[in-house]
Amino acid sequence: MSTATLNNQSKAVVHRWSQTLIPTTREAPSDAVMPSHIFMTRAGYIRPVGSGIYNYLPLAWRSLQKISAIIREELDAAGASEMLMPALMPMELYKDTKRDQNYGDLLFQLNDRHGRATALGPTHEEVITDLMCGCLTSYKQFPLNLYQIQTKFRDEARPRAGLLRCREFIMKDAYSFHLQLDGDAGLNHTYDKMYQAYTNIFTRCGLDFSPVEAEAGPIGGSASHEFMVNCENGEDTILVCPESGYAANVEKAEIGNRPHNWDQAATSEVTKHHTPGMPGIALVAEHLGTNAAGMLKTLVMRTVEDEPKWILAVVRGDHDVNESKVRDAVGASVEMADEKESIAAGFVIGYVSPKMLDKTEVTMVIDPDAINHGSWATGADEKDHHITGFNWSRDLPSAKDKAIVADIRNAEAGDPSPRADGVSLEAKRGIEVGHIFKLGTKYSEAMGLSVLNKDQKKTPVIMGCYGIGVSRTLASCIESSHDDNGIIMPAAIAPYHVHIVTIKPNDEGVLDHAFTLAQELAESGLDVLVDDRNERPGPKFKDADLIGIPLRIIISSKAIEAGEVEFKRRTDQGKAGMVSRSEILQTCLDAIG
RNA sequence: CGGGGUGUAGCGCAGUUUGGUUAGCGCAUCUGACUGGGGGUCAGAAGGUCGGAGGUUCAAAUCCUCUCACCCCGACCA
Repeated sequence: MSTATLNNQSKAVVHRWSQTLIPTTREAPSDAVMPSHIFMTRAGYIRPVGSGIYNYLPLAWRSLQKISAIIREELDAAGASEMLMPALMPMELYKDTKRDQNYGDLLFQLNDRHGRATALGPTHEEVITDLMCGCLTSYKQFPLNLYQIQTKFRDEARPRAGLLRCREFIMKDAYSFHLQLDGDAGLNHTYDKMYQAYTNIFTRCGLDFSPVEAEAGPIGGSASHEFMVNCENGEDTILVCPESGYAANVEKAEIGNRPHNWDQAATSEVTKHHTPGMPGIALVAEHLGTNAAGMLKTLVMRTVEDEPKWILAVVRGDHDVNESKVRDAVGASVEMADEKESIAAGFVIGYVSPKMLDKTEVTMVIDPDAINHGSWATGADEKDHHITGFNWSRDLPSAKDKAIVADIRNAEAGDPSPRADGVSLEAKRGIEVGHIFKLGTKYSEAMGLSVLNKDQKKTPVIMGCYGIGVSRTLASCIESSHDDNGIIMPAAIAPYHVHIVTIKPNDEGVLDHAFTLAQELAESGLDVLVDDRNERPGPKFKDADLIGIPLRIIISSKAIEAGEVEFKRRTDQGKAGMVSRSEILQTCLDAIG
């Protein structure tokens, strides 16, 4: 009783299986594919309502609350304050940042009874920036870091994998405000503190994760890191350098130095080929007697400026152009050019070759790997035609002077590491559970958030934002921690610490004994579930494995007579061991750590 | 948004090709008895707008048209 009464946050929790809702099933829904989805459904954690919409049943909700509690502790310790913003927001808020367009269909939109355009919040940069416009009036108020844990809505094109990609999900989002980048009050300091807080949070949740450099995406801003749970089934690809520890999302990963040489010997003449009706570079390559790596892919892009410029991005046929890298190479944001406009400007979309460099006003950026070969197949700048035998120095000598050579493609496993000579990048899969951004002044400038500084000068506010997918964290935990029999929950976020299984609960004293023990454990701060159902032992053990509570105590009349109980960790194989009744509390406390 | 697939009891499925008793099976559920250490046995019971609408027919789960929902792959995606 002592510890519990001293710190009033823990009230003894003992739940009876028979009086809560844990609808386990023997078989998984046929459409579930991912282990976390299958087991969370079978173990009675979640039930679907619609595509990407789930009920969180008591077990899931208890875990989510524990994850939330860890987040709160770490963020409060890092100097952030919790608040709550509405999920419902007027579309007008998005006007200045144009995210109603940038987010597009991802934004859930609705009209209220007056016909006012309204959205369900996918994230809250605009709401909080708008709030701060009215609250932040002095430089003395900085820095400030606010967060909320809330349901978010995104109309995903393809919800999938249970809780891993939902249309309605639980997220922690935090926003920090600064007047400078450096120093104790600066963005960089808070960013580092949040990075550390995230590391603490995911470590405490018992996850195997990696922080990686990331692309800022439509949120915008400069630096950005993602926290990835290492998991084969993950949607994201990350590239790591085994030597230097460099790790980055595939969208962001730099590629180490790749020498290039324009003066490759030509091995054949330029020949034109008729290649009608061949969708995809692989088909064309096959027809031309080569493969994708023997072709040049030339993408027509435009800069996003008041007076857009044409950009030709050239990569090897088997590589993918990375828009952000093109942006960095040309010094302006770029987007894929509109097909009609491109055609009007003379680009034969689908058959564009680098030779357009000499035919029109265009900036060409080229990846080194697209240079180092003497004989390329590429488009013929003519509908339904390709050429083979293209040689840079012979057929387009101007490229050497005019083209920008830069890393503009997505990195792949085997590419040289950008941080260690002679070392190759390795590919791993991950699930993104956290993402932090240095936003800079993107939102504050768009929405007019500024204050007077000490020198009475108007200064735009510098922002950071920091997200954690709370429901996704739970799913990713199960995704990486389960066996054939079910979930293996880490103690820190398990719905209960201890699962007491009663054998023959109708026998004299068994239930009483179970509840007395449960109460004792609970008063020492452990959360306890008692399986009091009048079931045979088999199904109860199966269910216990399935829901994955870390510690199991088995109570039977036999053991009671011997003054013992049986004790087993979820991770233990085989039969449970005997522990004397007087020592079981300490055994549990030690096991939970 | 493109491609593929599936909708029959709470869950998993058969039946649809070739229209024809009262739409079946396993698990789960309820009652009773026997049981009791890794998804029991026996006996009984309950549970269905066959996703929906329209059509063809003497007759539709089955054929036709439309539609809705869900899943998978891809595109997309803090």
